[in-house]
Amino acid sequence: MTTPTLTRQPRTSYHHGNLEHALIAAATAMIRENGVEHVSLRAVAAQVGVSPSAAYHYFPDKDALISGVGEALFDQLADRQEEAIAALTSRGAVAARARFRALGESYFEWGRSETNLFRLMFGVFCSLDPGEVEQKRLESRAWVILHNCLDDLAATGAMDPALRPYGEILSWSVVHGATSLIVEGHLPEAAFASILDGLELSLGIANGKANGNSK
Amino acid sequence: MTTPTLTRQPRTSYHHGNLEHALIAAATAMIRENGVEHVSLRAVAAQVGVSPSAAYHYFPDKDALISGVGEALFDQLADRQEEAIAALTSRGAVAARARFRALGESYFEWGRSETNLFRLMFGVFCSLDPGEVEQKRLESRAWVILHNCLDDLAATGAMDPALRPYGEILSWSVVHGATSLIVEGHLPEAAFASILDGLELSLGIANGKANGNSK
DNA sequence: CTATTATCTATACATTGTTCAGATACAAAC
DNA sequence: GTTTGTATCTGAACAATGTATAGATAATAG
Repeated sequence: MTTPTLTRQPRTSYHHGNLEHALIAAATAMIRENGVEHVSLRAVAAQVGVSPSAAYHYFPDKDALISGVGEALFDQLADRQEEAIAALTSRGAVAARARFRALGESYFEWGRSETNLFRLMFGVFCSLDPGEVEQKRLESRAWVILHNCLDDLAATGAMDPALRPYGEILSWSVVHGATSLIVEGHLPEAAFASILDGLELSLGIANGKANGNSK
Repeated sequence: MTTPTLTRQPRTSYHHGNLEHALIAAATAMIRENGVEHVSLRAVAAQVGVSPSAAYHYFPDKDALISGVGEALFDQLADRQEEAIAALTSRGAVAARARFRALGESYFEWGRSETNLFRLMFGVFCSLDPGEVEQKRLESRAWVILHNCLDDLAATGAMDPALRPYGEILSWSVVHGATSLIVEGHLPEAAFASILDGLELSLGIANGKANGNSK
């Protein structure tokens, strides 16, 4: 909103260099600020300093551009999760609990601070076909991170073994559902901490409020 | 897609009668079929048999029309939930468990069969301001239904009392998150039953697989 | 019957996604 | 180094969209 920028940004060379990447980067920035529904192909092209038609050399249509943005975002989210885990200092059985907590919190924090990008990732534009679900999911970095964390919890006996098979799908559903509902204003922001508490309690992970950042 | 209908539908009287309602109804039908991102104000007006400008007498802009559609949908979802509960025949302590299960399943079934409407309800267009969250939530019929069900579960001792405070937010997050992820293709459809099993188990509701539709 | 008012229409405008013929610059061949 | 070829980008055009404005129409009140 602050920068309409419908006038084309000047450019030195005729060939752009890496237009595909530049288009995705510009589109990401604009979606991040104004939401996916208020982004125009023309504005993205103008920002990059290119004619609207040029985009069609790399993407069949606008939807493809936006999908391209979405795919890259899943990696960004996984980066955040790994950073959050790397920042932890605890060791041993406590570590697994802290990691579990950190995973949920970083997921929520991503949704809270990057709401427009979060909406894009889990909206129509990034919707997967039923065929590729199983494969994509198991390949996804975020899934692997969660999976390993739950394995550690189970190995150190810090989790109800009967619930282990439900670990990934249950945790992901809780954290994603809470984030979505809060982000869209159907639950208050403060509810997230409670929900995480409840999840840990119900999985038999944390005893009481003893969680996280102790050494 | 099947019916473009950009030509205006004929009308008998000059005044439509209840144009506001008719516009919402037509918009709902078109969103239901083609998704909110492929619905045009002009097409909705044409379907009702009215000029595009006529809509601006009842809605300040297109977004307001769509928001109007969304609000009505929350009632439709609550209707489905109440129907699902009313269809149950069990009594006593078993009834509370069966009701809990039915609530989750009807929520998911709504998302699965009415995906485009589900996306609208929990998307940007129906996003609430932080101020009105608490009030709207406690007023919402779906919340009350869930709340009562959990009270019954707690009263009959069919639920871990320590988890009761987390009941609503945890259940809603799980069911909503699972529905969202499945609907957008990030989890397979078959996962929902497992997730519900896991939720019941973790809340201490069902012992093993003994759930639901027993008398 | 007349005047008032709510309701709807016609027209216009800027912006959008998309197409297509052609211009431009780089790379390889001679 | 010149020529040829090819990938890349431009320009103008099109239909469709959301929306504003001025005016037409019909229901209602006096």
